Amino acid sequence: MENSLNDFFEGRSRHTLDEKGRLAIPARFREILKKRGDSSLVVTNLNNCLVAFARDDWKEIKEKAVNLPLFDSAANIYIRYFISGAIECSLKQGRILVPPDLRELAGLKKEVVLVGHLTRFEIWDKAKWEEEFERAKKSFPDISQSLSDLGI
Amino acid sequence: MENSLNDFFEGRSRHTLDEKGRLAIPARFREILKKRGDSSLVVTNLNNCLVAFARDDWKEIKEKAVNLPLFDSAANIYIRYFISGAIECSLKQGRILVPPDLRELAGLKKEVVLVGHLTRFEIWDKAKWEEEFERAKKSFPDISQSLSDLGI
DNA sequence: TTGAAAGTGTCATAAAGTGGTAAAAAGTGG
DNA sequence: CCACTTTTTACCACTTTATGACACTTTCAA
Repeated sequence: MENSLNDFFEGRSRHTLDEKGRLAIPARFREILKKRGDSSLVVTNLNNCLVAFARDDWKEIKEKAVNLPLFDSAANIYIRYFISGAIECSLKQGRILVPPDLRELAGLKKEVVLVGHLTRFEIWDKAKWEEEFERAKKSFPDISQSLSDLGI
Repeated sequence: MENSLNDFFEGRSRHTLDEKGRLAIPARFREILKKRGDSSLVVTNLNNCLVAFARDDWKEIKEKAVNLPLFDSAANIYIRYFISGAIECSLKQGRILVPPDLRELAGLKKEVVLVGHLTRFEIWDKAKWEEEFERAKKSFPDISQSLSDLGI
């Protein structure tokens, strides 16, 4: 399935996490989600935040991970850290329920920021996001070489 | 689609942001926008201001960003800082709604200046724009070498 | 100086997001 | 296997935000 260039998670949104761990997904992300397959998100942990993929996109990541060698150390680290956290969160009335352990890992309090990364989006605690944003802003001038190496 | 040399965002305009965050786009920019594709702008944050692109122009930037490696640090900085802010703002009655987080990042108050950068335009808070303009004015004499390196 | 176009502000309606309660489901311990 | 506790879900009401319609004001050009 090929997505058009417009079917991406874009922009940032602020939301509140209620005491039950429910998180509203912004309407424009829900649209994208539909276009990208169905309405289920797969959420896992990343450095100081969570990442959410459309289910079909996650499938591709999973497929690659399936065939990794059993005893390769990097492969095992990758699976333990990144793959194993993944859990499918289906949308109920425009919201997902973020499981407690993921909430804890990402340090999610009440205020949360969703950050569009095109093929996926990140879920940040607001305070942590602000730190991270500042960090990114500061180092932005220093990464021009790396970016040009990446073709940008 | 090749744009003629006249299809550029040119000149500066002053506008007011209303309490809902709506911003009028000057008629001549709207013309350009039509010529450059359709009537949707993509707005994102830059250092102390916002930048707006015609949707098709933004698409090119996006295309490159889509295929960046998932775990590359420079790539993530780039996406978090620059790409993730980008949100499509469609024109409603000649105005766009600037999302709250972008408004905050650029420190937009009531008075706003739009600054044509040919292929795009910048959105500045008036006070910040005036500072920046002075800064540019002062350092203008010092950049001649850099300019000639750039072929100007 | 007058008319048309552009820009601004206000109000009404619609849509999106939030919070609470109650029922259902899942998990836990005897 | 049953009873109890906790978590999840559905439903609904409320609040906030976005949109559309429209009128008023300003600007620019004839």
